[in-house]
Amino acid sequence: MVGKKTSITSIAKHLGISTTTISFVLNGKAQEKRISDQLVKKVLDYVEEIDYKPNALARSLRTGKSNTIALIVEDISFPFFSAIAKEIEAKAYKSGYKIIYSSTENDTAKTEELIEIYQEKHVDGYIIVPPTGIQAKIVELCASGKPVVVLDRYLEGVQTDYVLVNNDESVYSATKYLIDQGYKNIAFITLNSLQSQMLDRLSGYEKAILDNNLTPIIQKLTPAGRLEREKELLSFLEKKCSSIEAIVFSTNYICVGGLKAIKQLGLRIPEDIAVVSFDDYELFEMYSPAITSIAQPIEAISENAINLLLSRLGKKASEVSQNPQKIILSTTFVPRDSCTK
Amino acid sequence: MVGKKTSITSIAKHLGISTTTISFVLNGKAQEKRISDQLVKKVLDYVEEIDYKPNALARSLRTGKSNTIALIVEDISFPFFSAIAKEIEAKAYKSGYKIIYSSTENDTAKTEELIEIYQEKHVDGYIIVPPTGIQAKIVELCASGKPVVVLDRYLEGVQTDYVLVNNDESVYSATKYLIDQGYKNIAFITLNSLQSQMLDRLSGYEKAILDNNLTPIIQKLTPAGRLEREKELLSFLEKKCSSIEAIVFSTNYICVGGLKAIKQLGLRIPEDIAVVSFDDYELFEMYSPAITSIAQPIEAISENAINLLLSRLGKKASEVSQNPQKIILSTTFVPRDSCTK
DNA sequence: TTGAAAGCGATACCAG
DNA sequence: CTGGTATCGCTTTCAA
Repeated sequence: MVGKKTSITSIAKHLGISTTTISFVLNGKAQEKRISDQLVKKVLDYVEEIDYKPNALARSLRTGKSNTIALIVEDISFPFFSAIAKEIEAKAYKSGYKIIYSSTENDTAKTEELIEIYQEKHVDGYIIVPPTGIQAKIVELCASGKPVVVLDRYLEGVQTDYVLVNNDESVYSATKYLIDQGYKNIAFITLNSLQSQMLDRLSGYEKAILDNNLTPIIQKLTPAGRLEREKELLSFLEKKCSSIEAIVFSTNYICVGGLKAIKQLGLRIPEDIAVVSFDDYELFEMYSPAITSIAQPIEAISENAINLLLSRLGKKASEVSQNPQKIILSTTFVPRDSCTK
Repeated sequence: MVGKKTSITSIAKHLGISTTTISFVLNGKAQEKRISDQLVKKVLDYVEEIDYKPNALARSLRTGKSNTIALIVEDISFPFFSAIAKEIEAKAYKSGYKIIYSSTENDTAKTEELIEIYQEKHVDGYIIVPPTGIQAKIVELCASGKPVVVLDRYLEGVQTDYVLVNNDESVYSATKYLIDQGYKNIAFITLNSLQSQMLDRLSGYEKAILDNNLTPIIQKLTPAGRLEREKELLSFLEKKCSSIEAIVFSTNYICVGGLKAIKQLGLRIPEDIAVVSFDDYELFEMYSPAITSIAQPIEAISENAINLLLSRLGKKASEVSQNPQKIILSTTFVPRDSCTK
C-alpha cells in the first residue's frame, strides 16, 4: 500500500519478471502467448493480493480506445431522455462500454463545448440528440472517424446514422383520430423551434387538417422557461377556448402546462376541450381523465441506437461512415378518455 | 489533417520550437514564464488553424487529475435523481469538472464494479447514493484519498461527507398532521429494505403513532419489479381498506402504485382514504385530488453535495478525510387535497 | 525567454 | 515462452 505505488512496473520489479508478461496475463493473452501456468498464477495471486488496478488512462493513451461512449441529450431530467439513458447504459455496459452523458439544454454553444471535451477525452463513439445549429460541428465530428448516432432529430446535410420516429405520420393519424371523433376546431400547440421533430409533428397536423378541409389553428410558444410558457399557454387558451374543441400538444411537458391552464380556466376534458399529447408520460395515464397520447418506443430507440453504434465501433475509421443508416421507428397511439366524444 | 497527427510534438516540429513553450502557452502560463508575445501569437494562431485539441488522457496521466467527478445514483430515470444529476452537472461544469454518472439499481455487485471502473479511470471525486452492503467498498474508496460524498442514505461506520434529509422528523410531522386532522387508522407502506432513509422514515412514522397511542399498521413490499409491487399493493389494500383511514407512502413511486390500486378498488381520496407521500412529484400536484407530499430540497441537496466535494478537491489526500461533514437538510411539507377531512 | 529530457503507466513490437 | 524498449501525448523540473 505504501512505498512504491502500484503500477505494472512495480509489480514487475517485485516479482522479478517483465512488464510484458504481466500485461499479457492481465489481458487474457496468457494462453495465446503460452505463458507458463505457474507464472500466470504467480502474477494473478500477487495482483489479487495488492488489489492492483491497471490505470485506464495509460491504457487508453496507448491503445487509443477508452471504452467510453458519450451520450448527449437535451435534458437528462426529462423522463423520455432519462429512460433512454438508462436503457442505453445497461446495454452498453454488457458490451464493456461505459456511458458518459450530459444535457445540452438545446444550447448550441454548450453542446459544441461538450463535444470538444469528449474529443479531448477520446471517447470511442457518440450518441447525440442535437440542438439546432450544430450541423457543422457534427459533420466535423463525423469526419474525425468516430462513429456518431443521431437521435430524435434529423439534421439536414449530415451524413450519419439516425434513429428517429415517424413524427409526421404519428401526428397525422392522431389528428385524424380526433377528426373522426367529430372534432372540427382542432388546435396544435408547439414550441417555436426549428428542431426537425417539432417541425415534422407540426406538418403531420397540418396535413391532416388540410386533407379534411378544416382550418389549422397553430400556436407556437417561446421555448424559454417553464413559467413563461405556462403563462403564454394560459393567455392563449383564455382567448381561444370558446372556439377550440380539441388540442394536440407537440410534446408532453407542453401538455402538462396546458392541463394546468385548462384546469385553471375551469374547462372540462373532454366535454369542453379534448386533448392529445405527443410523447407518453406516467402522469397522462393517471390524470383524470386519462390523457390520450402518442407513445414513443423508448426501448426500441435505445436498442437501435446502441446496436448501431456498437456495430460501428469494431470497424476502422475509414469504414465507419459507410452506408449510414436511417432507422425510423413507429410510435404507438394510446387512446384514453381525454378525447372521446 | 493528414500526415502527422496533431500532437504537441508535431506542432513543435512544425513551428520549430519546443513542446515546453507550447505547453506553457496552452496552459495560460505564458505571462508567468514570460514567453514573448509574438511566440504566443504564433502558437495560438497555428493551434487555431489546425483546430488542435490536447489529449486529455495524456494530460491526466501526467498530472494525475482527470477533472471528472463520478455521480453514482440508484436510478437515473427516477425524477428525484435525474433532477439532482442535472443540478450537480451544471454546478460542476462551472468549476471545470465533468460529471460522469451511472445507476446502481441498488445492486451492490454492480456498484462495486462501477467504483472500480472509476478508480481505474482516476476520477477526482465521488458522489454516491449507496446500495446496502457497500460499506466496505466505500471505506476502501475513502482510504484511497479521493473525496467521497454520500447522498440520500447514511452508512453506519463510514466516515465521510454526507448530505441527507431529516427523514425521521419529516415523516413524524406528516403523520402527526394526519393525526391532527382526526385520522386514527393510519398505515405506512414502504419497501422491505434496509436502506437507512427508508428505515428512518418508518421510524418517524412509528414514533408519531406511538406518541399518540395509536396502532401502527406497517406494510413492507418486496423491492422487486414494479408490476409485482403493484399487485402486492392491490391485495394489501383490498384486504385492509375498510379498516384504514389514511396511508403514508415512504416514497413517490410506491405512492403512484397505491393511487392505481385505490382507483381500481373504487375508493375515493380523501373521503374513503387519505394519502400522503414522501418525495414530491409533478404527478402529485396534477392528480385529482392533488396529493399531499413531503418535498425534498433538490437544489440544496445538489448544491451542498457538489460544494462539499469541490472544497475537498483542492486539498491533498491526507487532508481530504479531515472533519467529515454531515449535512442534514429539511424537507418541505406540501399540504394538498388528499388528506383534508 | 526558451529548450532538453525525464516520466506518468500501460501496450506492442522485435528479439532471443 | 519471456524480456527489453520504444511509444502514446503531455507536463514539469532543470539548464542554458
